[in-house]
Amino acid sequence: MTNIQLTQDQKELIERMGVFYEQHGIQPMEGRIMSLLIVCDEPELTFDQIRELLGISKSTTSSALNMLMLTKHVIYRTKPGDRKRYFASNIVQWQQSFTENFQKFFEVIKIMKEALAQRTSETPEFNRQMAEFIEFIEYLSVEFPRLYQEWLQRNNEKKQ
Amino acid sequence: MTNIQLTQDQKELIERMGVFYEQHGIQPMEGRIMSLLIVCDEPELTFDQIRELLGISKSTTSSALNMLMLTKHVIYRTKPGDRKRYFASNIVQWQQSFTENFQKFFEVIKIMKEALAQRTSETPEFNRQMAEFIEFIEYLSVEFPRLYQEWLQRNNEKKQ
DNA sequence: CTTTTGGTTCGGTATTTTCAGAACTAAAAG
DNA sequence: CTTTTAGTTCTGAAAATACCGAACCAAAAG
Repeated sequence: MTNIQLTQDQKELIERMGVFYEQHGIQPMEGRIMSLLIVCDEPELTFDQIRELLGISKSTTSSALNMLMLTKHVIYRTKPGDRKRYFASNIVQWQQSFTENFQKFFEVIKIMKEALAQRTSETPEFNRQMAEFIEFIEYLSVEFPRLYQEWLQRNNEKKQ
Repeated sequence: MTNIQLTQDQKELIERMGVFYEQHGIQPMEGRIMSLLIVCDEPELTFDQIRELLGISKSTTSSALNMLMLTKHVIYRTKPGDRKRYFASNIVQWQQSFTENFQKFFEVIKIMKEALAQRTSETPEFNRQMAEFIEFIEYLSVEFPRLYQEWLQRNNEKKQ
């Protein structure tokens, strides 16, 4: 039995954030767990605290947490002499996983190139536009990581 | 009855691209239609050609095409003295819709700021990391459109 | 060895999503 | 006015998904 309680405001915010995540392709319960870990005053929660605060079953908690760890949205740490895991939102590493996601997205060019290669040469305008799009994505896949590096540097300077 | 035929290779490519789209949150059939419009030698297809080439019903074709037009993934034009609509992939505008999607994503900061504002001040490290993440997204939402503008300009210069 | 803790795995149900088919419609053609 | 064309809308079935509860398991505590 956890002694943590959520205020009405927190509960509402969790639902609203959950909807946002859902609209971006994340499962409802996974979205709620992520939101909980950001909204809740405690920066870390155990399996059972999550389960009780959201009022869900162990199986749902288990599979959602495992998926969230697979997708790097959630991390956990352990404490000496304590068998429980303490789960936390991975905002710390979000910048990185954010850029990793971009990289993954840029894979679209592979299939696009394949499609372009097998196209008839009788539609030059269409093919030119496809080539241009491929170039754009390639441009981004170079420029975007640079943007990230610049931000890192700028942020480091600020700290000193 | 359409006289267009797809090769085995084209069919396979359509399925593979379809899966890719599906993994990025697009409905299976919508993904297949988009792929078809890119893979097929004809840069434009009619309602009925799409329906026949994919072997799907009119209702499915109708709702999928309407959704794809709503999301700006597909456009159509008409021809004088012809009641049919000729559908095409909107790769021309993809660069733009791509960047528009980014803008929409950046809305995450609104909810994040709200969540940060209501947090306890007793977790300074956690709050600092959240603030840093928000700053990062704000940085991107400024820098990314600039990147896009630069590409547009570079591309225009190349054409002249 | 037995019990408790901190989960995982399995099987089933309820909900949601995806699609087909039939009935419908508005505009053009005959 | 009737028929054809080019779709749209509605209903329902099938498939996929999300979730629960119960059984299970491995490590630690008693």
